[in-house]
Formats: sequence, structure tokens, C-alpha cells
Amino acid sequence: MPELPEVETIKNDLTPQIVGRVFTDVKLSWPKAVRETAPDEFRSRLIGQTIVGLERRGKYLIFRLSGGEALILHLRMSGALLLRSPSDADGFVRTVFSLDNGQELRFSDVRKMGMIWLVKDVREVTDKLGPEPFDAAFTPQVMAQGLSKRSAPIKSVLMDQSFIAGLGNIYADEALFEAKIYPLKRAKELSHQDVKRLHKAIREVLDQAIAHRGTSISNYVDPAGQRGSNQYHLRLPRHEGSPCKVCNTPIQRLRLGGRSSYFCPRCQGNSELRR
DNA sequence: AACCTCACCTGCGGGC
DNA sequence: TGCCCGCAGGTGAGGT
Repeated sequence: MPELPEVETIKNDLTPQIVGRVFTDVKLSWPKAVRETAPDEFRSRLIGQTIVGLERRGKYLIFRLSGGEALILHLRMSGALLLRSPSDADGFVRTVFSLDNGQELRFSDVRKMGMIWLVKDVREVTDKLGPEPFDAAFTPQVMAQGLSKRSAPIKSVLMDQSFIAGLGNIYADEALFEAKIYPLKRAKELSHQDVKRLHKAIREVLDQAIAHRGTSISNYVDPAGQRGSNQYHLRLPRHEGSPCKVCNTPIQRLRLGGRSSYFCPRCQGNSELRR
């Protein structure tokens, strides 16, 4: 579910609350979420460690631990990370991390797709990720160079985490709408102007979403259980037939790799056809 | 290598 | 009302 802005919000909210805390217990009611490490070993290696820092890389949330290891979470489609008192009630809690101040960090995950790692080196998990969208090294020129080698639809490339880290279905659609680019346009066919607009649009769309604490279309919530508000500021309606906010043309939907892509046939018309 | 499809999970809402 | 189907913000495995 969460993309970069949602994970960034979670990281920002949790940092002042949990840095310095110690893991005192872990309960795994869906042990399959823990990758690469047996549940017993996971517990014994984690309990007693102090959280010394929190980071985000792409859609991964990274807890730096006093022993030099890192706890890494990925929320996938339906995950939420909640900071709660033991008496609070939450649904679909798959993992509970108890902290030394009596609070609980709860990994709630309806669809059980979320994943957890405990690693010595963060790169074991994040080494295939492409650049962060806000990294100074990720320039329009670098982006154009990468796109020039890709024949897949631009939407697919934007969702490819090894090309750029953090964009998912919603923000890829938003960026393409903002840049007025048809989602199925082949990446290598983008003009320099296209790439320039798209590069700018990616940062604008993500910046705005972070400012609004994420997009809660169905069930994203922050660590306090509160929804974000970016769903009220999306540029593109996520319903087929709804009017485009720019030109009133009915929004269309297409399927790409099993996902829905929404677009405005007028604002994002294939420039080859329009010419 | 790059690209595509499918599997992994569960719940919800729409159509019949 | 109840059932069936499609759909949901992601990724990695496996095939071409």
C-alpha cells in the first residue's frame, strides 16, 4: 500500500518517539513475514537491542540497531505500522514489537504480504534499488540516459524500483498526468522535454504528498492510526469516466501488468497520434 | 538483459 | 440477502 510519501511520513513520525527505545519482546503471529532468519533466532537477536536511528530507502523502513544490525520492514500492499499502548485495539496485527517504555510497535497487515528482515548489512535488502527521487545525483540527464535504454511503457519503468526507488501505482499515474505523458508511451521514445517535465513532476507529486502526510484512498494510516489527506489533492481522479480536472474529458483506465492505470486521453494523449 | 505474467494473501464492494 | 467476481497503494519468481 504505502509508497515513498507514506513511508517517509511513518519514518518522520516514529523517529522522535522510538529512537533510544529498546526492544523488550517480539510476538510473531505470522512468522512467514520474517525473511532469511528463523523466528527464534530473529527474536533472540532483536530483543535487547536499542533503536539508534530510523531511515527510509525507497519504500523500505530501516531501524538502525545498537548492535550494528538493522531491522527492515516493507509494508507491501496492506501494511501499517502503529505505535500503541497495550490496551489499544487494532485489527490484523501480525507482529508486535514491545518497547521498554511500555508501548508497542504493531505491524498490522491484512493481506500478510509485508516483509521483515534482520540483517548485518542493509545492502543485503536494498542493493537492487535505484536512486532516490530527491537525490541530487538523480538529474534529468541521468534519467534520460536510463530511459533511453528501456523499451517498456514509461509507467512500467517508473514502477521499476531498480530504475527509481519509491514510486508506486498512484504516484506514477500522478506524475505522468502532471507531465502530460501517455502511460504506455515507450520509455525510450520520450523527448528531452518529456523527460524534463516528468522529472519535475515526480518531485512535485511526492513533495506534495509528503506535505499532506500521504494518500489514504482505502486504508493507509500513520503510526497514530490517522489518515493522510493527499487523497483530496490528487491531480487525477482514480475512477473511470470521472471528468479530468483540467479539461473535463472523461478519465480512462487501462491495465498494465495487472494494475490499473488512469489517464486523461486528452491531456495525456499519445503525442504520436496527436501530431 | 529486459520484459511480461503470475503468485502471494485477504477483504470489500458491485452486479446479479 | 447471498454469492461470485474483480479489485486493492507491491514485489519476486519464473518463463520467453
